[in-house]
Amino acid sequence: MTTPHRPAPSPPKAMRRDAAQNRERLLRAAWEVFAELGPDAGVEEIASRAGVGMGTLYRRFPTKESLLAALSDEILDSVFACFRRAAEQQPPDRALEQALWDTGEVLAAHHGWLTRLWAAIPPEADERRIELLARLDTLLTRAKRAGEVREELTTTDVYACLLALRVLIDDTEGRAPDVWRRHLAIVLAGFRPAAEPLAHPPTDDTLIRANTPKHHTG
Amino acid sequence: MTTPHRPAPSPPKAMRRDAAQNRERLLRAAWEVFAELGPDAGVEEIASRAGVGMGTLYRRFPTKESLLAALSDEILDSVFACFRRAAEQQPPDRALEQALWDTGEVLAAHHGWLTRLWAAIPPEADERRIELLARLDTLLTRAKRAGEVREELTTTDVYACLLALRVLIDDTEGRAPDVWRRHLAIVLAGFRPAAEPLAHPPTDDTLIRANTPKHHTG
DNA sequence: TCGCATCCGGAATCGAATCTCCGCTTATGT
DNA sequence: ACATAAGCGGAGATTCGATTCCGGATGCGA
Repeated sequence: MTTPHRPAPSPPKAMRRDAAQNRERLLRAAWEVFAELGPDAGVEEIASRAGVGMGTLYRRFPTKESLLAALSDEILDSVFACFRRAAEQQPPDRALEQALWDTGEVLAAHHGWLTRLWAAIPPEADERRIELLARLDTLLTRAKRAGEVREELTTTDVYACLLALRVLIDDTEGRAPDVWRRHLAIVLAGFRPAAEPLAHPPTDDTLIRANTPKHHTG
Repeated sequence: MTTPHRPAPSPPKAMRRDAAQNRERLLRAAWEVFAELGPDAGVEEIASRAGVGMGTLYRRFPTKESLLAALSDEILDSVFACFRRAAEQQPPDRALEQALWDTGEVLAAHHGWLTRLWAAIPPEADERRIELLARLDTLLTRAKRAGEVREELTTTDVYACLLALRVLIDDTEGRAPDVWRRHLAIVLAGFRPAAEPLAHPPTDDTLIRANTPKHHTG
């Protein structure tokens, strides 16, 4: 309960200088290695690239997962920074849009293993997810108040947009760097108030079931 | 080159009856097990659930991956069926939309391991990807001709929409089954012709770089 | 029914990746 | 400079799941 959730850079009792340095080196190496070899790269490569032994790696990060978690934490910091900056520096009617574009750019720097990185956010980090949603909510509310987006939009809709961006960036940035940008542009167009309400899914699903592969427990 | 790409249900020389039956059982069990335990379920579970030994499994599907590939192949069949049906049974102005909704429903039947399933589509199946794009293109062209969607839309935009649906369905269906439906509704709204052109991403990226985690090879 | 090519079961093998252990080294405070 | 707690390296134990192997069973054509 009272356990600090993430190994902060300066926890209760200071680390020895070399230990702190090695921690830094490991994180740097991890970014590098994962970016280069993908999320399935072995920890050994990271240790050697950081110039330290396995023992050191495992003393700083008790599991590979916790290493990933430390990285995803830094990403979250960046994303939060985007939101904060957009909220502070943009007029209320532009802030949401700007925040989404910026977030896209931040994520784009890590395409190829974003999904894995995201998955490493530990469940204990719920507070951060909640904070994320809260910030999205603020931005959304302001945009609504400014009449820039439809009233029916929910925070979840915006969050879903982020999830969509995540994959598109992960899968296509590099090969086709404008795919996610176009998708975001389209979604933003869909966000805007318009004469026509959002479409409903067709409810005629008898046809649909007929289409599901036969080997499947309904 | 001339190698048949996927192990068809009725290949050149017929299998012994029991062999064919076991193949079927294995596929059925695989659907079940993956749906239940997720894509990391061991092959042993599949064999035992199918009531056959490991030897049998590996004679029919030389690798775990090829088993996954057979499943993803069936999904692709379902998706194609959606497209065909939409093209045949809907007026040209509605076909694209209907195809996307139906595809969503088909994918929704496999939430939780869709991404993994998708990843198993072997690179040799390029033809099928191409066919997929071709069909999307046809639907899109018709929709444009009917004035239902913006002229600027590309086939890639629609494909991106499918990729987005895939994650949303995979991640949220079950917990929040309307997330992907709302996203699709929003995207479809964004597809429609409108007075305002699609937004451009802001080009001021100096701010953005300042926001990237420091450990990172620019 | 007989012969045999094909197929079956499942224990043993292989391989890869994580994580542990322990004797040696080094930063730090006095 | 010394004592000591903290940190280090890296070989190898451990684990876990995919794949192979082969003696025995079985469908099928003659």
